[in-house]
Amino acid sequence: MRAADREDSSPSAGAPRQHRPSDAVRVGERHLPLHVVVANELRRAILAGRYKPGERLVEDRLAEDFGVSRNPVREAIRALASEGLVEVTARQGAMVPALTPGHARELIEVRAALEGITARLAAQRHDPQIITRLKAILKRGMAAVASRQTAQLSALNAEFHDALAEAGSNRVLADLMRSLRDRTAPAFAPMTTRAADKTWKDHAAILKAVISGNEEQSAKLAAQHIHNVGSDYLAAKRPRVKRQRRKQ
Amino acid sequence: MRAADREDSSPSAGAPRQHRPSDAVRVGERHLPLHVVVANELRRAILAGRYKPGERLVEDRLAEDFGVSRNPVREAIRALASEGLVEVTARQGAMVPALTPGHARELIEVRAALEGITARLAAQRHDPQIITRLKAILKRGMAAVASRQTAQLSALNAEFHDALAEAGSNRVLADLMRSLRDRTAPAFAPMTTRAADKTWKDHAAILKAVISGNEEQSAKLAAQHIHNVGSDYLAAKRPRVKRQRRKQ
DNA sequence: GGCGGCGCTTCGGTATACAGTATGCTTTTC
DNA sequence: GAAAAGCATACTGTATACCGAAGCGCCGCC
Repeated sequence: MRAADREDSSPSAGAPRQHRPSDAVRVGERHLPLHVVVANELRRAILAGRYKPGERLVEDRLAEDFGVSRNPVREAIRALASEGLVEVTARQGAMVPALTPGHARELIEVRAALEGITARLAAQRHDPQIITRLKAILKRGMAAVASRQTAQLSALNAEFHDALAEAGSNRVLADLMRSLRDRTAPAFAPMTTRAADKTWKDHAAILKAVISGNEEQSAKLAAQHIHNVGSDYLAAKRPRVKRQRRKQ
Repeated sequence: MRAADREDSSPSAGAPRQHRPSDAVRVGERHLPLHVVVANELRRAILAGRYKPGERLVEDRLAEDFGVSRNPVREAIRALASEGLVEVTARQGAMVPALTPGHARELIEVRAALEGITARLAAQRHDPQIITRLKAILKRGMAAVASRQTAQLSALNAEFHDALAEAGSNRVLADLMRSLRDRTAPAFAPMTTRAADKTWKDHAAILKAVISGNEEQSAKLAAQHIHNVGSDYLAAKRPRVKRQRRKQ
């Protein structure tokens, strides 16, 4: 999916024209095709866990739920499939894929590398405006950790990484990163307070390196951050044979 | 698009079943959905340059050309759009995007990083079977360069990078790489004999590093290779102000 | 009680229709 | 004669209806 299709894309992007009342609502640009709306809604639902892994996404049912015809639903499903958020099998339909350890490992490997170059680019470009924003997000994240508001942390984490991607000012990279972040969301979302604390300390270190313009350090810390969180997730998933009898 | 949707994916991937005559045609597994076929055909056409940048992809016309209805065409277009091979604007339809220097720079930046970790992984995993294949491809590439058969070089280049991706044994990474390779194809395809020579010398060096298991060196060489070819492309595109009056 | 058949569900695809929107051409107006 | 308005046309977005094929599960039969 193109980045411009996301609902949260800036509405004030266009160049200002002359002789145009400033309060004119540029409605023509706003309304998105239904398949995009459906895709966004579905994505949100899947990321929020409202569709569990393994759950089937039946076109007819979704069409009815959303109050649209099957066509936009199909296109939405295809779009999410190409993002890796749903898995469609020919003539069997779509379902939410489970994140297997092997797949998670692959995703994390790639994401770590990309997060690394993102941080490197951010350090290189060194945009003061975005750095200010990053600082603000960091502050809010730290506060959320301190006050144990784990509910917000997922969103704040996404915000931080998004801003970092923007700082890298590489559209291709930012798009890829967002897709990878979505797909690894289960691995990065549910965490202990300890883990959340670690995450935001990592973020702070990354930002510090970016601010100081240390490209090498930024890249290393960002990549390491992803590897760390990923390893924790994988470790938590792995059966601990010493402590617990294996079942099944 | 999922890797499994490509026509060239191994047809013998599924586990063999018992009690099945060996000559039975498993038509159920074989026939791909039309939208996938159309997408593959379209991709091939675009990469082969049969659709020029800026050319519009009108659904009705394509549907007629392929002898299918509009639905599969739309789905194919959407799939290619999410690969970045076509660009669709709401209510305006799809067209083949031109590769702008800025965009090329972004793609190359990302691709270099990913090619780097691919090579690193290949060096790490060190699969002798794939290394044998890489050697064979390298040999054919060198021969093609020596005998000035530039026509084959594009395909051989794709083959080399594909095999390298397979050696990395990371499906997510391989999929991303293929998509990026497709999108940067214009930058990597038309080259002088000199450039082709350089490319395959790079390949040889990368393979040597991979064989020796030197991860750091492999990653560095692979990333550098992409940057080199990319820079050449960008330099060729940039107007040479000293030699030539700027137009427009 | 296992197995084969049968029907239901769902997907993939076709055809058709129509409203909304973009675009290019033409005409009008000053 | 150029800008504005009007108009025709081309396409997209969406809905609807329908068909065939493939999977899935139940049920009854041996």
